[in-house]
Amino acid sequence: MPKPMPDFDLERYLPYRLTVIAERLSAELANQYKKKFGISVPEWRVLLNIGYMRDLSVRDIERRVGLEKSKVSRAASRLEAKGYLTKRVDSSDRRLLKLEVTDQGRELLEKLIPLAQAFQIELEGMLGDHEAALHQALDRLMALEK
Amino acid sequence: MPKPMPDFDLERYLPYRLTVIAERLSAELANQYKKKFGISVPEWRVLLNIGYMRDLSVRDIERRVGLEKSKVSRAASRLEAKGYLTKRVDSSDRRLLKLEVTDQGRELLEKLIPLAQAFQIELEGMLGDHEAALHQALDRLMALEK
DNA sequence: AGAATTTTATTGCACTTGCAACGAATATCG
DNA sequence: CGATATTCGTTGCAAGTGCAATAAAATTCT
Repeated sequence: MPKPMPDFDLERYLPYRLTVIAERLSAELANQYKKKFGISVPEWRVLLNIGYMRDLSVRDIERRVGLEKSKVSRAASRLEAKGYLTKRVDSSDRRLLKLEVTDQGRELLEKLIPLAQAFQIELEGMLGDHEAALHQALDRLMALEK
Repeated sequence: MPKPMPDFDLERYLPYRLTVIAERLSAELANQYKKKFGISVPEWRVLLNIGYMRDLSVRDIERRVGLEKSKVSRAASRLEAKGYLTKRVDSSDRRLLKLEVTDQGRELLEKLIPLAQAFQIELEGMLGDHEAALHQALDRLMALEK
């Protein structure tokens, strides 16, 4: 007989399950963003953050959004090349690069955000009263020691 | 005053939140797998599947695991090069490639699975009685129309 | 103050990824 | 049966990624 293998239920394996669902949800919007506006997911995250918070540096975004600094740096450069943000060296700490959204960037955000909100509402509709429980469970998982 | 922007709460935005958590959970084990055994996440998923199911083709795995076929194909080739699986052309449909785990592949799985199980148990401990609610909520989200 | 350490952002490089194109095998249709 | 369409797996290519190395600036320490 074949070697005994330990039981393993991939369908219930949390890292796998969360990854699959996250990919599905992200792919949904990411494709729209890419096709319609030429914006990738890292770019969207950076743009959103500088749209809502002032004087963010690359490092700030890395911390806030959980995006690797090289990813932030390149996303910022692409956004700059497209005219959606500007870089300005911080005068009090010249290592820091303050990222500032341009008017053009704001206009783009005003198109992107309603799409994201509509999607969120759709998801909340699917969850119904499970939403609160989901967020509670996710809070627990976020406590994982890095 | 600045232009009015629609409110948007990134912290509660589900595609974002799930992605961040999924990345954190996966990174945890993925690093161990990579460093200790030289196995990437796609390779681990393919290996696990052929370890538990017989006569799987590339397409079967693509469907089961939600991995793109080129990703499956390359992961399978890498696993083959390392001696963890073999490819065999299906005799009744010669387009299909049946993937079969080798003894060496089973030995590797016997090392990898306990790590995954221990991690799952740790996560379940963090979740406590929130676990059932989490799976229910994820079930809802899986119903998203592709 | 000066030397050593730390922090910040970028970049080089090897590797991975996604997507389209492709060839081979099979299925479908007239 | 023969032509067309579909399915399966691989591969080419451009783009993205992670990580280590780097340069510049600031901080710490003696």
